[in-house]
Amino acid sequence: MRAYVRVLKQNRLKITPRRKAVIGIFMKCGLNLSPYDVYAKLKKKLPKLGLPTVYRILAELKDSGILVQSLSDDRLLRYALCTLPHQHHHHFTCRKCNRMEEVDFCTFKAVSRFIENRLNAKVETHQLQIGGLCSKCK
Amino acid sequence: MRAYVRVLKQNRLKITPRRKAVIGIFMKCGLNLSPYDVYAKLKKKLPKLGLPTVYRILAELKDSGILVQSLSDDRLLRYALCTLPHQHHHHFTCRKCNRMEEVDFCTFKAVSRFIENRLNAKVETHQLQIGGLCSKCK
DNA sequence: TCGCAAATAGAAATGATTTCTATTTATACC
DNA sequence: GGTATAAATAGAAATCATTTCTATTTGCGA
Repeated sequence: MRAYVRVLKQNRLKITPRRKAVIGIFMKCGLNLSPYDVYAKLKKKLPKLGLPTVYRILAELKDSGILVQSLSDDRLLRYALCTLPHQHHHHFTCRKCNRMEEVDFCTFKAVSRFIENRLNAKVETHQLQIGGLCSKCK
Repeated sequence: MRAYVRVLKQNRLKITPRRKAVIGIFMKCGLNLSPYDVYAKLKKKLPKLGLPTVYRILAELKDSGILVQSLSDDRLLRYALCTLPHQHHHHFTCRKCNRMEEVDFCTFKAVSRFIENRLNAKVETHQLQIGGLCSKCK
């Protein structure tokens, strides 16, 4: 949490109970969560919390690099803690428990070369979504 | 178009002017399109066309394997023609003109082995989104 | 050609996300 | 520690993509 507070300060964001609570939920869960998931988990402790506040905080934390946004089949907003913020990596998501784990191994260079040759295109970005069952759910 | 009509019949879908028009738009464009994109392109020729009809037809064509659904950063529904329906492949999307091209080359096996060893997880699915500039937009 | 199930239009509902405004709060400065 | 101020928040309301519903129309098998 100490490190995240530092990042908030670097980004000129005030250290509010809401922001710390949102980060805390992600630290505790290790899952990728929708805004409503976060809202529901915090509602007991913070009964006056509003859903728009959750949306805004999640966007700020993403802009600060604390969270990453993940694309999912349901096309809802989803976020997860990012512990490798400055390193290229991908994410594995468990389809059962929604746990998200980082994968710092990538073979995309060969694909990129293939595309640039075959299609005569310029490859700039790639995102890989990996799904399956985590060690606990297997 | 002949081939697509056959697929519609195989799936017990009637050959209606709307369905043929939707397929025609994708054949002409080679882009990935949102339901509203399709609606806007057809509205001149078919002034009585309704947006819910477009949504339904797109879902049917996807279920028949004629279209693929693609995840995009804006989290809107997007579809594109799929010309390799029974073969594992990925898609390259141009960020400028939105053209979508198929890439039948994949190096995911190594990543999958890495994850199964490192995380002790079972990998079931993967989706790769590749962005950049196509040959025309470069 | 005819009858019927499938397809469609148009209106309305749904539900995630964003915007707006008045109030509260963290913090820089004394 | 107190205070001023800009940032943060709650709650209501708006927005907008998508889906549902119902009455009408249409493709196509018999």
